[in-house]
Order: sequence, then structure tokens, then C-alpha cells
Amino acid sequence: MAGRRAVKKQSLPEMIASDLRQRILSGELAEGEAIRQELLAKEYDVSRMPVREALKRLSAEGLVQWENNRGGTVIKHSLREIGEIFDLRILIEVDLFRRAIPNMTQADFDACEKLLSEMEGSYEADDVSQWGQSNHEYHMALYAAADRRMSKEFLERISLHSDRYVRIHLSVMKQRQPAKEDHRKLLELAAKGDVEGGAVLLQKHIERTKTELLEMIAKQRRLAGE
Amino acid sequence: MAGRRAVKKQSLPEMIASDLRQRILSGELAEGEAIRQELLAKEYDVSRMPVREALKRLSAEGLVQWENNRGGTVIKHSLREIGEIFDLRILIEVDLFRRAIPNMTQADFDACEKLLSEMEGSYEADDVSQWGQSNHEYHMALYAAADRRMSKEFLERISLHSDRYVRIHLSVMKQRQPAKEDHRKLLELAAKGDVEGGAVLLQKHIERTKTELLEMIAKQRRLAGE
DNA sequence: ATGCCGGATATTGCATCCAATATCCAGATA
DNA sequence: TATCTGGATATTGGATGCAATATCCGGCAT
Repeated sequence: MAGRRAVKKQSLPEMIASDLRQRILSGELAEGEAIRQELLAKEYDVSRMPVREALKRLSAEGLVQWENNRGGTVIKHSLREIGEIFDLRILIEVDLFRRAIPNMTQADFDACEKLLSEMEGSYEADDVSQWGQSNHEYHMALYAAADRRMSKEFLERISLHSDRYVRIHLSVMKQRQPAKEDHRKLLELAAKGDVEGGAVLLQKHIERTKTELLEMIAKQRRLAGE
Repeated sequence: MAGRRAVKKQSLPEMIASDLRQRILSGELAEGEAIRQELLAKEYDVSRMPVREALKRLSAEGLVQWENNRGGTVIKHSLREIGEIFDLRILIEVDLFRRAIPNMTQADFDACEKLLSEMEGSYEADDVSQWGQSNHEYHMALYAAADRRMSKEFLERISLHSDRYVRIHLSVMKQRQPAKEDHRKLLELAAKGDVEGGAVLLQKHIERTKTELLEMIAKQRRLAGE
């Protein structure tokens, strides 16, 4: 029986993968950058084996591109692919939201409300790194009541990629007034049990994020002369 | 420049992962079965390292469940989860089919037709292992024209799981007359450019497969006393 | 100058070995 | 009998070292 304070022990590859994931999402490891196993091994003060496993793991997640005998590089998506990622999010998130709304209890609303405040708090505090995290958690909280393990697992995978690009342009993304309003309205519609209204708004919300983000990335890449 | 006959060199972990994937899909490695690294290493005549990497890879794909210091077991999904897998397929496949139909050229129709014949051929030949493969390939061929790399990648991942359960009950699944007719009709609708009709039929087709398969798995598990 | 060759260097791939952890089982204890 | 304990065994985790492969770079021919 697992004690109440049992700490689930993580293996080295797990811990290293988590850390590298954050470093990629935060942009510390830039698009296209080559990843040297030996270097990371020294940074984490371990041998190359656990680093290798962590990298292979991230490669399976699609964050790292792997080439035999040449090692890994941080993945870079085309604008097309980034668009597709958002389209996949729409398909899955709207489905989850539809299923969640009829099941939501007060506890769910409270949890969403809490995250919403956090997010609104980070607007003022200008806490850039926190907002991205809160935004993702808020979206997932909206779907918690759907009770769909597999869908959420796949959504986590997909969101990993979209979040990465959102975070890069975070200072702009979080300013968007309509998006802020969407977030609150989504919760209101859910509270009213308005499945159709919620589905429509969520689709529009993600669609708008997609359009605005793609524009910014396109501009940035043009400036970088690509 | 890569020669026309260049064989892309695979690493040991890749080759082993492919082989193990087939062994799991074919049912040779059964649900819940523990996987011993040393044993596999001997079978493939390599050390445990490449086997380890292959298993971690399959674990990232969701075919193998990994527990620290205890190794891997072949994953077993609940009926709920299997249902979800089919629901995800519906979301993504219908979206892909909608996008593909307007783009399909004669070459696409020919490719689908070829796979359809293969599949129909395997009905008579009673080639069980071939049918599962052809069925999957046929579905993917229907969406080839959609030109959506990410979506197809995710679909491959999801289908991996549904195909596994379809294959277990293959001898029954491939007999189903309505499904056979669906396959041909899908192609006809696509040829007519009937996006709505195609989308509706595809959804029904997958939905029916889901229902029938879930019944069979439920019955089988009841018999196994679970 | 440009392109090609070959050796030096950097890096990854994998086998082997030892340490850490889990599992099994016989004997002790209540 | 049921449960606990500790040590023997099985199994995984990770460090090290060597082989295989890729990359870099200077000299040579054109």
C-alpha cells in the first residue's frame, strides 16, 4: 500500500526528459539546435545513457528530431504543420468540451475559476512563464469532467507543440483582449449547460489563436530571412 | 545524393521496435504479459541496451506499459478506452476524408482501387494477417490526398491500437458484409466528390466497427472470467 | 580558385559490467 | 495457520569503454 506521503520515484531519463521538455518549450533550446549527448550528460552529471533515453523519448513525442549516428536536433515545424496542430486541437478539444459540460459539478467550476483567477493575476504581474502554464491548465480543467483518458493523453501530446509556439510569442499572446473574454465566457456557457454555445465559442477561440499566432510566426520568420 | 536503391539504414532499436510492434499487434505477445529484456536480447542476439531503447519507444507509443525497476508489460486497454480510441479515429479520419475528397486525382483513385482488390482478394484467400494490414492501408490511402502530415502521424498512432484489437478478432471482423460494402461505397462517393455523403458513411462505418468489436471483446473477456 | 581525397577529431551506437531494486522463499514467530 | 523477516536470486538502471560513423580540415591535383 502506497503511503500517503509516498513520493513516486522518477528514473533519471524521466527527470531529464521533463527538464529538457521545459527547456525546449521555453525556447532555451532553440529550433533546429543540435543536441550533444556528452554535453547534457555533463550538465546533469550523469552518463550519456540516461540522456540518450530522455532524448529518444522526446523524439517519440515529436519535440526532437532524431537521425541515426547524427544525434538529435530540436524540431522545427513549418507554418502548415503548426496550423494543423491547432486544427487537431479544435477537433479534440471541442469534442471533450461537449462531453464535459453535462458532467461538470461545482467542484469543476471552482477549479476552473481558480485557474482563471491565476491567469488573470498573471496579466498584471506580467509573469510570462506562468501564463502559458495556467492557460494550458485552464483548458484542461474545462475538460476534466469529460472523463476521457485517452483523448486527454493525445491532447496533451498535441498541446505540447502548440504551447511551445504560444510561449515564444507569449508577451503578445497574453495581451489579447478577446481571448481573455473568451476564457471567462467559456466557463459561463459551461455553467449554463449550453453545449452548443460552448462548442462554437471554443472553436472560434482556438481558431483565432491559430490565426494570430501564425501571423506572428510568419512575420518573425520573414524577418529572420527564411 | 541517395541512390535509387539506397536502403535507409535502421538502427538496432528501430528494427527491434518494429518487430516487437508486430508481435504485439499479432497477439504473439499477449495482453498483460511481462517483457524480459534479457530474454529478448538473446532472441535478437544483441545486448540489452538496444532492446531497452526499443521497449521505451513502444512505451512512448502506448503499446507497452513501463514501471520503474520492474520493466515493461504489454498494455491492456479497458473497453471504455478502446471505445475512445475509435471515437478519436472518427474525429480525425472524417476530417481527413473531407479534406482529401476535393483533392483526389486519378492516381489516388487507382491506388485505393488496388488496395480494395487486395482486400477483397484476401477475403477468399482467407489470408487473415494480410487483411488487417490491407484494411489499414486502404483507409490511409483514402486520406492521402488530404496532404496533412501531422494529422496522419497522429492517426497512425491511434490506429495502431484499434488495429491491434481488430486483428485479434480478425476472422470475424473481415466477414462482415456491410463493412465490405462500405469500403467500396466510400471510394464511389469520393469519386463523385460527395464530401458530405462520404463523411457520413465513414463515420457510420467506423462507428459500426466499434460497436461490433466492443461486443466481441466484451464477450471474450466475460468468458475469460474478468 | 575550386573540387577531391585522406587522415585527425568529434560524436554516436552498442556491449559489458557493477550497483540498485524487486521478487521469491524458507524459517521464525505469534 | 497466518504473518513477518532476512537473505538468495532475478531483473532492471546506469557507468564505462571500445567500435562504428560522421564531420572537419589541410594538402593536392585540376
